[in-house]
Formats: sequence, C-alpha cells, structure tokens
Amino acid sequence: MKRIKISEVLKRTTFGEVITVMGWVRTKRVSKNVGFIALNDGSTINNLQVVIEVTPEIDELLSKVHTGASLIIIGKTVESVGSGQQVELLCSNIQLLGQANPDEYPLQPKRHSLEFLREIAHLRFRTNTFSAVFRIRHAMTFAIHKFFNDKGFCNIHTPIITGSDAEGAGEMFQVTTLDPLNLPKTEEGKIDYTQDFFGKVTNLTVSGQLEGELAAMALSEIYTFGPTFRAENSNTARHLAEFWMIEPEMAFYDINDNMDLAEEMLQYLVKYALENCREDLEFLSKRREEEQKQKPQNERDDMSLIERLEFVVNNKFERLTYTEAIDILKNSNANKKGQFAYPVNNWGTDLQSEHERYLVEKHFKKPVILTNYPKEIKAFYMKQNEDGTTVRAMDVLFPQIGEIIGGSQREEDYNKLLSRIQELHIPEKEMWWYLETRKFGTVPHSGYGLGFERLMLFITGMSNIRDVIPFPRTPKNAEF
RNA sequence: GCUUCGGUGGCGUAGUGGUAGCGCAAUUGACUGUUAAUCAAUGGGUCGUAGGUUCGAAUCCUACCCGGAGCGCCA
Repeated sequence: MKRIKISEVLKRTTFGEVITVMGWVRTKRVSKNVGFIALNDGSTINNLQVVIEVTPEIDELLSKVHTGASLIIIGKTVESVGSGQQVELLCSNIQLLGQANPDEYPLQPKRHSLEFLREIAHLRFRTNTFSAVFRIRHAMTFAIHKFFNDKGFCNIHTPIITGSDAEGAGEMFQVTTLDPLNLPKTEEGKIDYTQDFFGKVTNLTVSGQLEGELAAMALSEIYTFGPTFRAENSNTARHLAEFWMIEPEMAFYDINDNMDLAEEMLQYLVKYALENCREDLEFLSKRREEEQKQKPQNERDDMSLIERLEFVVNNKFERLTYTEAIDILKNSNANKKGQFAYPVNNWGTDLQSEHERYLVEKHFKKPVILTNYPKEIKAFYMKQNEDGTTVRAMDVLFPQIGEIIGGSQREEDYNKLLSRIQELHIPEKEMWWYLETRKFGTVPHSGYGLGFERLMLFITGMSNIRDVIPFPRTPKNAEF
C-alpha cells in the first residue's frame, strides 16, 4: 500500500480509512494493554500518534522498538480520544524496518545542546529543531527563485572554479591536481602551473558577482544562487568557509533602485516564511523564548521571533548615509560615555560590529541601509561619487546579525574603473574581460550579495551559523 | 589570528589537594489512553591528551588538542 505522509494524515478531518505510514520513532510508551508511538517522517514538525493494542506477539516486537527505530505502520485513522492531536492511527500491522540500539543511539528523548548535535550532524536532522530549520531552508531557497523569477530575472550559474584571483572578496582555496610532494618547477624554481589541470592557478570562487555583471550586460536582470568559498580564518558564529550566496545584478539600476530591490526582496522572503512555515517558526519561536530565559534580563530579546519577523515585514527600512551614521554615533550617549570598545571620532574608518548593532538595535530599532561609504574601505568596482571621496555602496544591517547584504552601484565608466584598478594594484591583465563590459555598450548597473545563511539566522532565530547549514565548513572542521 | 570561558558516565552538570555526586536518558519491573507518561529498582565514569609538582591530583603547574562566547576579516 502506498505510503501517506504524516503531514497529510494530520490534516484529515474524516476518519476510518486504512492507510500506511512510515517513519522514525520519537517516543514509545507501553503499558499492559495499550501502547503509544509518536512517529515522525520529517514531512512536518508534528508527530503522528500510533495507538497499539498490546498482545503477547506485539509486545515481543515492541521490545525491539526504541527511539530512532524505523517502522511501517498500517492502521485505521481514528478521531483521537486523548488531547494533543485530532487524528491518530489505530495500528493493525506494524513492521520494524531498522532498530536503533538505545545503548548506542545518541538521540534520546531529552534536550541536547546544539554543540553536541553539531558533533553528530549526520543524525541531527532527526531532531525537531533541525528538521524545522532545514524545512525552512528549503522554503527560503524556493522563495528566492520564485521572487526573482516572478520579476523576470534570469538565474545564471556562475563558475565555482575560477581562474581569476581578483574577485577582491578575501582569501581563496586553491584548486589543483598537482602532487604536493612532487611539484613541477620552472627554471626560476617556482611552481610550474602550466602543468596543472587548467594550465594556470585556479581557485574556488569567492563571489559570482563579476561574472554576474557580464550576464546583466545582456540579459538586464540576473541573479546567481550558488556556493562560495572563503579561506579566511574566521572563527565567529556568523562566518563559514563554504556558504551560499544570492547575487542579483541589474542593468539600468542606480543605487536607489538597488536598495528598493533589496528591501522588497527581504520583506518578501520573511513574509513567505511567515505564510508557509508557520508551524516550524512557532516551534523555533518557543525554542528561542526558552533559550532567552537562561540569559540575564538586559540581554533578552524585546520581541519574540515571530514578532520580529512581522516587524520587518511591516516597517520600512531606515536609509541613511555613512556620514550621517558617523554623526549619530559620534553624538550618541554610548560614545560620550565611552561604552564603545572603538570610540567614534573620525570620518573615514570602517564601522565596527558594535556600531552597526547600536544603530540597528538601539537607535533606529529597525533594519538600516547605509550608503555612500568612504571609497578607501570599499571594493574597487563600486561607483565613485562626484565628491571624489565616497562610493555608492550600500550595506543592509539587520538586528542580531549585522550585515546581511552588501552591494553597490557599479562603476560603469571605463577610465574611472581602470584607474581604480591601477591604484589598488589589482592585476589589470586578469581583468580584461571585466573591463570590456565598460568598453562596449556600458550602462549604469547595480547589484548586491545576500548571505543565505545569514538570512537563515534571522528567519529561524538560531544564533550560530553552523546550525542553519546541514554540514558546516569552518576552520579545522570538514567532518561529514 | 587575538581575548576569554570551558572539556568529569550517552547527554547536561556539581566537586579548587585526601582517590567522584546529582539530574536527564538507558535497563528491569509495576500500571487499561499516554503526550519528552508516572512510580520503584538497577547498571554505567582510567575526570580532553601528554608530562610535571606532591606522601597523595578531577582539583596545582607546563605544553598540546577540542568546543563555546566576544573581536578582527566579511556575506
């Protein structure tokens, strides 16, 4: 008989049908005449209660059924006698697919720490928290494609292996098939990469932006959604060595169009989660509330997870320039009282995490978009303003996580772009194809990068980025 | 990479010089409907690793490994 998913069974309002379900045991409670199994198949956070009338033969089988075991159950849907669920399954046949020895199976019906579950990432999908997180992750992936598709954007697959070492976004992982114990050498004694697989040095991409711009110069509005790799030795709850990034690039968009798109997209995605992942969000919201109780009063959230998501959907983001932000920070009580580890004195220095958090969480109490940063602290490809000192960059700052989006209007003027490349000693020869877009039919254009896992942190209320990607890659950790 | 806290049964932890205790989970038994059931009993630890100090080390010292938080780099 065909398997019916538990998410479907739980929606039923008519009873009496004999059906087959399959799943994993969450808990088992057996007394003399009746037993209960909470069965979960991952289709929903909720379990199906299976009711079993205990006979000697069944009792023998049930003694092998523990938390984590997999079962096929054939039974009749009945209206629940107990509270806690509407429908339950009266078991007529039970088949044990796979046992889970309780002496070895690490997930027992009790609270486990996220740190412990991270060490058993192969099994953590089976917990409520992680199944909820990864169902939401899927929904967000789908919503991103839907958002851009509905707007007529074209999804572009940019390369994962890149021959360009000038993407300008951080340390790279080298890709090579050379034997490290027997490297071919040139006459000068350097490594001879002409003998490597691609005949040159190649790396894993740190950004698909430059290639994305090429596509936007013909298709007008494109986006990428792929993995990116940074070999930075970053040890924080907000960084991964392998993460997923969404990078739209739009021809004929100026910085304001860019901000409008970023804001509309973020609100769309949060709204999509609220409308399509309600049960999982409610579970995570409660989970976070429990977690908050462990913290001192002054460090606790002022809103629940769901309230915070609703707040973002219903309020415009605050937009201001870097210069305005510096003024606010300089004149803030926090600065005057010396509460910042890095006091704000000078225009021109980059904002620290504490400053971004002050603006978002204390001053405006809503998402903030900062624009027009000093050119010295931003990338070479950003459009230079007429003042000669700032560029049309934009950072979207979110509560709890800080920078969720970084973007800019791109410099479309060939000569200005070239002189910036030369000033920063970026290998000009490597950039020939990028420069040619400004040589032939250049147009004003803009784009940004959204860190997918940072979005996931915000949506799920999880506090460590390693808990919103199935198999996190961080310094000294590539298990599984 | 820096700062800081930590590593004790499967998990969460107490124990700051005299050779380990608690809670949860597990196991067994009881219970005619439970909701991470309840009640009773039982088993389980060379205290991260290596070295040192001491009559004696989970506890003090040194080095290393691993994890958390914060910072830097950024998405």
